[in-house]
Order: sequence, then C-alpha cells, then structure tokens
Amino acid sequence: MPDMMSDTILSDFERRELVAQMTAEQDLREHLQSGSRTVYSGFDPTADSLHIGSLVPLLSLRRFQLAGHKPLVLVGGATGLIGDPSFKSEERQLNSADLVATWVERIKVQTSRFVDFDCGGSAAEVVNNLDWTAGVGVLDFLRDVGKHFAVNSMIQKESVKQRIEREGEGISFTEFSYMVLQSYDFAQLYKKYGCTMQIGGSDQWGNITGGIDLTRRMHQAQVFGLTLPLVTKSDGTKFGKTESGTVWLDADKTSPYAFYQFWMNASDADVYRFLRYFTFLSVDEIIEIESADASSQGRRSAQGILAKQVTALVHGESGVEAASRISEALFAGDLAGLSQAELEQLALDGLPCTQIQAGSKPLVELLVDTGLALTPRGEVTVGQARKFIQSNAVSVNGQKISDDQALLDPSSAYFGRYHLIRRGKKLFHLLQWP
RNA sequence: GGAGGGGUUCCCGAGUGGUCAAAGGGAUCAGACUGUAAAUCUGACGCGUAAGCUUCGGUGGUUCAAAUCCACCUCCCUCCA
Repeated sequence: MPDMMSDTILSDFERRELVAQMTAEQDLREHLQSGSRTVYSGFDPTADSLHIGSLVPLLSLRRFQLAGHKPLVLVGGATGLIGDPSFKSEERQLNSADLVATWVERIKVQTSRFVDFDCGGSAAEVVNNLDWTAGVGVLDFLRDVGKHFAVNSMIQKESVKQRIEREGEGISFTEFSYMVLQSYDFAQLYKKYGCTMQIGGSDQWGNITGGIDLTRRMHQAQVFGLTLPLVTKSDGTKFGKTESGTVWLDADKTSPYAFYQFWMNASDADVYRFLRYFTFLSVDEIIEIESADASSQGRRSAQGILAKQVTALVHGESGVEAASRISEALFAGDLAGLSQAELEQLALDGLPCTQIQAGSKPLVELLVDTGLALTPRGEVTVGQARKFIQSNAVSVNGQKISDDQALLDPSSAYFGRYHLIRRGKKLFHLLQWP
C-alpha cells in the first residue's frame, strides 16, 4: 500500500539527487513515514505556459503522490500579480490582472496532467491563492499577517540580498512583499487542507522557510520544506533553452517533436542525471542503462529513453509516436523512401512546415521565409542564407546544395509537392507546393 | 561639494587622427570528425551579391579624414570632504 512506500520517498529523492535543502530532516522523515501527508508546490503564471523548468517540482509532486501523499498544485493567481523577486536581478514589469487570469486558467489545465485527481485519499487538487487573498483587506493583512514578519530578517534573505545591496537596482515594496504572500499561502493551506509540506526550486528556500515560520506563529504548527536542485548542464549553459528559445510544455508553443529533440540532444554528461530528475524510472533501472551504455560502442541509448519518457509525460503516447516518427524519418531513415502519406503526416506531427506559392523560388529566399537563415544574433537575413549555402550547411531532399543561386520548383519536389530542407545537422523544414 | 578614472560591436576587452567594421578572448552559428553527445580542428560572426551603407554613451564642432581632437550633456566607478 502507498503508506508502506512513504518511508522510501525521501531516500528515493536523495538517490535521484533531487534534494537541495530540507528543513528538520529527522522530523520530516518521521512525519512522512507516519502517515499520508499533504504536499504543495506553487506555480506562478508568468506566461501563457509553463516551461520545462517547472517539470522538476511538478514531477516531484507526482512522486509524493505515488508514495501515498496528497499533492496540491497551487497556481499563483495572486502571487503572479506581484512577481517573485527571488534571485532576479531586476524589478519586473507587472502584468494586467486580466492577462494573469487567463494564464492561470491555462496553467491549471497544464499542471493537471501530472497528478492524479481520482485516487481516493491522496487525490490531487488544484488551488489558486487568489481565492484566499483577493478578499483580505489591507489593514487586516498588515495587522494579522504582516505583524509576524521582521523586516530585519526579510532583508537578510539571500534571495533578495543582491537587489537590496547592489547599487542602481533596488526592489519595490511590491516585490519585497512577495515573500509575505507566499508565506501566507502556506499558512492558509495548512489551515484549510492540513498541508504540512512545501516543495519548490532551490531559489524558493527563502519563501518556503518564511511560510514555515508564519505557520508556526499563526497556527502553532510544525510544517516542512524541501527544495529541489537547480537543473544545470555540464557545459555551463542555461538549461531549457534551444536555438529557437525556451522549451515550453504547451504543444502549441513547442511541438512534441521539438520537445522530443530537446531531450535527444542531452549530452552524455547530463543524460543520466536528467533521467533521475525527469522520469519515473527507478534509480536501479537508470544505473543499469548507464552501465549498459558504458560497455557498448556508439550512440548511447539514454537520450532516446529520456526523450520518450519525458515526451510521454508531457504530450502523451500520441506525442511520443508523432515525435519519434519524425525523428526516425529525418535522422535515421531514408528521405526518398517516405511515402506521400508519410510526408503529410510529418507536417501534422509538428515538423515546421511552410506553404509555397506556385512557380519557382530562389533557395536563398526560401531559407529566409522559413526562418532557417537565422544568424547567431537571432536575425533572419539573406546574407546568412547565402553563408549557410556556401558553407555546405543546406540540403534539399537529402541533396547538399552549394550553389547560392539555386532555384527550387515543384519539378524537383517529392510527389511534385514536398521539399524537405535541412539546415545544419538538426534543423528541418518542410515546404509544400500547391 | 572637490579630485581623478571611465562608457567600444551579444559579453569581456584592445584601440588615442587615416592602413578601423575596429586586435584578442568568450559566447553563438556552420563545416570536418563522430553517435542528433563531448573534445578537437577549420570557417563565419553590423547590413548588403556588390558598389556601398550604418556602428564605438548623446549632441554639436574642428579636419580632406575622427572610436580617436574640442565643447556641452548624460551615466558609471574610485578617492577626498
């Protein structure tokens, strides 16, 4: 039964290297072992979708649920209006209340696929902190909640220190009060749901401990916190970005194919750690994969497993199928062997695709139209298109093109309709003639 | 308030009248090698096919010619009060 498993949840987190910090370790261990607990993690609406940075806490909630605890997904309808200053180097622009409200709805839907809402006592719930903050009067808030916070200790928090100390930056009262709001969430969730644990990224440590203190003061209760590590890459670059930007969880913003490819491209030095962070494979299975890879020649199997697992979690089995179908065709298969139906399927599966007017068109222009002629500084220019062609980076339907004067017309297309342009090693674009 | 130093292309950082679209490094992108990995090597790296055009905090000036000289403005740093 789930409760039997809960004594291993913390050690599983440890083996996965998923623990950055935790409060009162002994007490927490005992607390989790002695019953089904309610655990929450918050997600602020700062865009119309979450990105893969939110995946670690989201999956961690699921891990707790699998261990028999009840997850609460908190969507920050209130905190999203304020803006978390933690480790942010500058004050951020406020978003309108209407906009944040629409984002809240989308993020509610998005987070919902990661936890189970129908499993009895440990069924998940989605909550919105706007529900318990919107109606609170300023004076009541200042008297009942604010009184428990010492500004002296708030300004000591590492998360806001640089903003306070660094010249020319500063922090508004609005952002400074963020911590109070998030702390109030924890206290409220304790009261309403008996929630006794909060998890979050390691940047949330200050906010989480704030909530623990407030809950003790307001409700004389001991609650706990655990932070998850910041996901890093071995080469020091920022995790979660690709040439074309942020990797979103929303299929309309990052296609399942692009999402799948992101994980396929994980470096060997990172991939086993990512398997621990982002999949539900047991640590033993992961170790097995690692040792099998180590003793075999050629490509590691880990990237493929990672891509399939994570894509399945975020986009479902159909997403995995579509993404791996495209990937197979483009990277392993024989382009000329694709049937017309398969080519059409590629477009449906999320391979970037552009409709072309009848007639013929210079390849250079097509590279610009499709956005493939992207310069290192993020612009699309004709000159860059030429450079790519001249440096042997462009192929059409599997043929390298080195003539920057080349024209394309339907006569050379597959089935008179399709050109598959490849720029560089990994970027593909499908052209469709009428 | 006084004294001095400084703002250069994505970042760091050279450059003090023409040979400067601007050294070098980093980042980024491409090519080669590989395994859609890493490392390494090669190339590109303001825009333009080119002629040429637009850049060196801002504005105005000196000059055949300025990132480089002058004036004013602005922002930053250090030291002294």
